[in-house]
Amino acid sequence: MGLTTSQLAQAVEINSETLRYYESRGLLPEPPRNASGYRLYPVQSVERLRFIKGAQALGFTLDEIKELLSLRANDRASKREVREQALQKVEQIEEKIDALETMRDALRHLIGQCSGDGPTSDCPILDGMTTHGIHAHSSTER
Amino acid sequence: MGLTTSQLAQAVEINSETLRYYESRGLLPEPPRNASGYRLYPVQSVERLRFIKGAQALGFTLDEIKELLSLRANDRASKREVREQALQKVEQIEEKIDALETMRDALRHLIGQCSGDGPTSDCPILDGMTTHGIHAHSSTER
DNA sequence: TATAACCCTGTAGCTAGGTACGGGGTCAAA
DNA sequence: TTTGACCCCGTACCTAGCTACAGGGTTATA
Repeated sequence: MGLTTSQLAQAVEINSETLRYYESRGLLPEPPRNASGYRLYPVQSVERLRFIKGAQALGFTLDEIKELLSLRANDRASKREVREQALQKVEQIEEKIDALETMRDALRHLIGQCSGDGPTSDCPILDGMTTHGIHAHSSTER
Repeated sequence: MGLTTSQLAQAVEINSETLRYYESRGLLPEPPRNASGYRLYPVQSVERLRFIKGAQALGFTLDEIKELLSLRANDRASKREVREQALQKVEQIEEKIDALETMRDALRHLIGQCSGDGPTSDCPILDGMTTHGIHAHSSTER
């Protein structure tokens, strides 16, 4: 009893090759096989894959998801550890947002200087590229 | 006369292999060679590479930068075309920002429900992963 | 029984933007 | 003349996360 590769793949709307890939990455445990060597996944795999997809949607990488899955499976693990991971992820996301906002603002600034017509020989946007360097953020260091 | 590969690479703080890579990608024109087949870049290459770096910092891909470079070189091209590209890039960036903010907010929401201590068996963050689906902005759906 | 629709494996390819390596040629100084 | 620092080329490798393919076995149905 259990789901075949294609059944599971369909159930969670994922490519069946991806299931094998997750198995090789250690995200999905090796499922039992039938007499012909076909994988037969337990129904819990559906939930596990939903977890993976959900965590991905929240920005976690597959390696991080592996971590989360093991925290979930480990009954000596604390909620605090999960919380830590989540907080760290929020920070990473905010760094990305900041970087993107800096880009956007710099672009907007250049666009604002563009008269909008005429040849590109004196285009403030193109000129801005070379002089740019993106000097906006200088406060954050590492 | 001209800069050797390593001189140019040093001048713009870029790996010299990257110069070859840009050449193969069509971002850098093939430079003249000396008798031994060594590349000798004209000084303008420095400015061109600064342009590339600047455009990258503003979020443009190498293919887009190639486009921008040809707009710059084409004296029949209009500032409007550049402006269009820039506006489109701003839009793309904002889409990314929105997606990241959605992630961040969802994560924060889950973190806010976490008591912070105890085993992970009833962790709202972990539980949130599976039920998530990342419901964009509205609260009730699916 | 034939044929489609599955299943298996290992490996290669994709995106994006590089970086590294191996094997070989060139050139200037000590 | 022998280092050592360059230069050349083609190709492989890297991150991340898949996706596809070739070549073979199995199962369900007509």
